[in-house]
Amino acid sequence: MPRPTIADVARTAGVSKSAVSFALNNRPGVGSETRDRILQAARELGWTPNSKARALSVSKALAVGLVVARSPETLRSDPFFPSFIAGLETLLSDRGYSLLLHVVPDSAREEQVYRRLAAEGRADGVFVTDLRVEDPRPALLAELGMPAVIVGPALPEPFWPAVGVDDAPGIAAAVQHLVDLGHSRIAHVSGPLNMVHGRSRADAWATALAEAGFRDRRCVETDFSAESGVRATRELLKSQEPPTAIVYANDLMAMAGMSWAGAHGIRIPDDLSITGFEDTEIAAHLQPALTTVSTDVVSWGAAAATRLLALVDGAEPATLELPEAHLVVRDSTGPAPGASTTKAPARGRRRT
Amino acid sequence: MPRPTIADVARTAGVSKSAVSFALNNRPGVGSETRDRILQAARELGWTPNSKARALSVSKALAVGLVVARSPETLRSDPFFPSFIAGLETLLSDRGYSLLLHVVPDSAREEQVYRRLAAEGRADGVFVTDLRVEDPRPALLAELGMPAVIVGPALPEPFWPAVGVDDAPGIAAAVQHLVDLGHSRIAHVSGPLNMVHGRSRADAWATALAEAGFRDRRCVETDFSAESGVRATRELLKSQEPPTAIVYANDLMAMAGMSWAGAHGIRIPDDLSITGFEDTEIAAHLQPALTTVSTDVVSWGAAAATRLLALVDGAEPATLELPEAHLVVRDSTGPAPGASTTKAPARGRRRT
DNA sequence: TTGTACGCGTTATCAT
DNA sequence: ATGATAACGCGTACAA
Repeated sequence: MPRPTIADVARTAGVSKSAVSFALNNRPGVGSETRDRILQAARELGWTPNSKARALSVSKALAVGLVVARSPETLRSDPFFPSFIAGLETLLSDRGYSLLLHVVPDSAREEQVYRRLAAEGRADGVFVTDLRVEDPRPALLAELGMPAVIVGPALPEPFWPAVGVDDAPGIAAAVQHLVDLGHSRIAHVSGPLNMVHGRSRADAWATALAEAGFRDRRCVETDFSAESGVRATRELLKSQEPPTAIVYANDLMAMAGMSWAGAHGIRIPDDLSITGFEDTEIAAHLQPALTTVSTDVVSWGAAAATRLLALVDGAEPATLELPEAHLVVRDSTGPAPGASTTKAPARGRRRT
Repeated sequence: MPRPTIADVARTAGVSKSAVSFALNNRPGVGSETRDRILQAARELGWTPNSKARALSVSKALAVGLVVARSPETLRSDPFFPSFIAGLETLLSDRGYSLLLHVVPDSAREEQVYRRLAAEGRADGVFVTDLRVEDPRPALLAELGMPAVIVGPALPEPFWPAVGVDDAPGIAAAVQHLVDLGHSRIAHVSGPLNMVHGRSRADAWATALAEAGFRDRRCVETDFSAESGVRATRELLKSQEPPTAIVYANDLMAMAGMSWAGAHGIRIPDDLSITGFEDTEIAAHLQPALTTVSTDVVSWGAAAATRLLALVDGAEPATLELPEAHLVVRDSTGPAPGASTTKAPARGRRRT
């Protein structure tokens, strides 16, 4: 038995197709008695809209796309996407939208996928993540006429609508926390500086140090991987006057760095303080538990979905309030070696 | 300028719509010269099939669904999905299929989503993950007439087509490795035993121990989270005659357990050997580096996609060969305390 | 409220 | 065999 169509509903209710359509979409043009009869018939027959027909008719795909250009290995260790997608979900499903997810290995394929989504009319809009500093995608999507929401820290030029938790306050709080603990040589292990979220964290670190009046600003750039985190840590700690604190751009590298340091007789936090970024599940269960920056990725996803759906509707994108990144102080940070300071750690931060 | 349709192509080529359709689908019924003319016209106009129209007309969604029922927190720390999805991707995109991803918080919503995908005709088939021991989903999907591929370890009753890397050989190798190192009290920290992949690993561990002739089989069940891993570790190590080795059902718990042990003066691997499961990126960079079981999740995804597309086509599902789970020996396993054995660690395993 | 054209690719029918 | 005509899938929108 094939799925009932509105024609079936119309027949059983004894009205026309169009009356059914109006009734089902709660639009004026049908009397309330007939409307009831129609809804009744629809319920009896178990009618559900056929999304294929609907999509063709309204010229919308009723789906939005998320294209992720990363190698499986890089993706594996990044806890961002699952949470982010969970955040998208409620908004999308309430609106009858689906998420098309494409995982591609490189940015050449990425472009192909965007072009295909546009050409085949499969998506009404897309999310853009992992924005690079001079990224061709905004222009490409503009050319394709595809509504897009950039997911990430706010861009310097708010030409394109970017939705993201602002990393800066979290990093600033981490640096301030370390300063309060008496540290003065606070290095940074950054992500790729050609990616907006790598750059944004590095900038926040540099700014915070500058404001604290420190000149020693050593930053080692990595690709966010555990291995590069280890390399950076080794490089920093083997230098002359090694830092007494390292601010890492993600938890993975912080963890890897912490392990390396531990294996080389460097005690944490006695000899070296460490902060991460992300607050992954394991962070609280490490030894010592990792002080890190936490962002609410789920509500971030919800905000991104809200914005994209507004764009798709052609509505005014409302300003979105996102919870800021905040510092979670645990045990991997402590007083600077030799510092007598026992000033209380940063004000009002939670300890989880 | 709206996208060109086959009507436009037909006009410029001076033929009928149907001729165009035949030509574009490489089907007989058009002369080779006309065919060339048509293809030429299509190319010039930059014609691309409109997936909405195509979907309606062939009564296929040209999309398959993946519904994941997990809390964002659980999902965050699981590296499985991103890699798995990357594995699906190539197969799907080559066939012009998209992946619809839905992340829902609980299994009630999960059922709703499946029903909606079916009722609205949004998906031609679905992947089912995290199968529970008495899972209602196979029956539900059968009722809905929705082709489905179960993703996970092979089921005892191969009634439903399950595609998955077999966990057992990996766990068996881990146990054997520990036995070779002289351990006799080898405990297991398992995942939920009502989930097929939790159960399957626990069974493999029990079987391997039984084959080795050991009676001491302590297993603590967890929910795969870091916190429950710590709890289980504490419980095991505080018992009388604590185990000298623990086989964890995932890396996250192994890591958490390792941290807890380290913080309580238990040296790894001198006092306690530990193995994980998954080979997450950080595993190799821990201190000591984690001995774990690695599975090729990407090719697993490819296999699942192959099977589902075959089902959607109504084709015979071919038997799929998947690489087995294998042990990666690192530094978190060593000779049992007091054991003189210096037998070489398991044969032919790679050391990464 | 109803009839009907429309969106767009596919396919069955029919004429050449 | 080749190719044109028309109907189909299903919900929406506009004229009547």
